Amino acid sequence: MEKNAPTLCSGVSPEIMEQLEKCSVRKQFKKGDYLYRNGDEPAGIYCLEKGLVGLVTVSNSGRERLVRLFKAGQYFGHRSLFAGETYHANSLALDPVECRLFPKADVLSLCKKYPEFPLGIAEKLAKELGRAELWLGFLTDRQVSERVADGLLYLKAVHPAHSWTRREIADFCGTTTETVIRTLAAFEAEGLIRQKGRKIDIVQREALLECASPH
Amino acid sequence: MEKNAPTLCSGVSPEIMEQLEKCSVRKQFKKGDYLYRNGDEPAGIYCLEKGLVGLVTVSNSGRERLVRLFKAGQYFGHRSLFAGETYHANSLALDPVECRLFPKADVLSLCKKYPEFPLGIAEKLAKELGRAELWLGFLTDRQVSERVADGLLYLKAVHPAHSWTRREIADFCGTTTETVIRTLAAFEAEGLIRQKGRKIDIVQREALLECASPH
DNA sequence: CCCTCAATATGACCTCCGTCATGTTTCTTA
DNA sequence: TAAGAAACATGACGGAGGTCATATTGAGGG
Repeated sequence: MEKNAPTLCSGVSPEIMEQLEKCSVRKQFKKGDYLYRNGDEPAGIYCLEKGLVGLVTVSNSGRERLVRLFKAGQYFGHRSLFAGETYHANSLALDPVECRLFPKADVLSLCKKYPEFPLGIAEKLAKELGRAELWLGFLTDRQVSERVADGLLYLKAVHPAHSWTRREIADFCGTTTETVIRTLAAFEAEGLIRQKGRKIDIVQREALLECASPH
Repeated sequence: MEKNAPTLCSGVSPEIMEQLEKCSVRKQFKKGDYLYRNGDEPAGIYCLEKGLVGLVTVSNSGRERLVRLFKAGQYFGHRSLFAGETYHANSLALDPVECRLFPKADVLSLCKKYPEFPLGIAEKLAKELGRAELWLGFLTDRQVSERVADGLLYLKAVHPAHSWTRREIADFCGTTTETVIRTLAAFEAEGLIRQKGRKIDIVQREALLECASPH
């Protein structure tokens, strides 16, 4: 498998990709930059080649929630485009980002030509919806400590190289920075993880999993 | 506009609908019946002609969460089909249900023929994903009373005729029956709603809205 | 190598709301 | 219409976790 070969989705043939390549625009963002913001008109589909992007909703109380993540090889910005809505969240570079933008007009015209393209988009959206709805139930059912255990495992799995801050973990798990800090301290006391400086190492993966989904 | 004319989605022409009609199977369910269950293989796409269907996730602690709703004229069961996954939730008849089932094989073959079909599916999935992710943030940000205010307005808007139980409201808002009962009692004391028997009437919609999204 | 600022850490406090127990009302159906 | 089962209601209790205040640590820039 070729490194960083940009693939939009399973249903998209190399032929389509080739056509898209031609009209794509390269973009770069520093860590902390926004690729787009809540309310903006969708520009097209982004394909992430390097880095890490987080989709962040902001409530009217100002609290931020990390609702979706994209790593190298994945694409994003497709939801708003296909919903025919403006962006419903901010797109934040959690690490330095290099990506391509496939302009809206080109994406839509390709949709008409290749039926397997929207089919692939539908597949991705369907999987994301399933994940969101399962997590939605988890958020209100489980204690914060269980959510942090589960969230930590997930975040580490998505991007092991990223240095996840307590704030990011809190925003993902639907809690506060302080509570994450206390929870991690408890995990460390039990020997489940180890913290040195800002780094978090998972020591007992199995025990942490058990902590995330007790019977 | 014709009453109850089954429309799969905006992008689906009458021509496609006609083809689907031919291979559809009529089904009926009593209130409380499950149309399908978590883990089942997707059978096709359901089109709801009468009644109300709730999508219910069950956590391993046994708690139920109402994650999506379908009323007459809407279709469902599409997520699992297009994700290529088994159902991730139970499909529950909240009222007596009459529906059609468009078998999987026919749906998929139509997808290949009509590119605008998967495009319409993608649009619906994208909108549902947006709603889910916004609600996800709301669930962890806001007090239960705000969620109940918001949830009550939403549920009433989706299906005013349905007699929403305190349990259903709780499952939707991510809380317990007792807390919903107490919250509704408080709303009634403030004159925002009126309860007679099991019926809930919204008296001051604006005030309730303000209660749902305070500044 | 400082200097600065964000990230991490810890304590005190308090309230929201989940849990359990118990009782009442309302609907259904036999 | 009586009976049984849901749904609704209310009280008491306690703990999880949010908030605020205040250090301390560590990372990156000049």
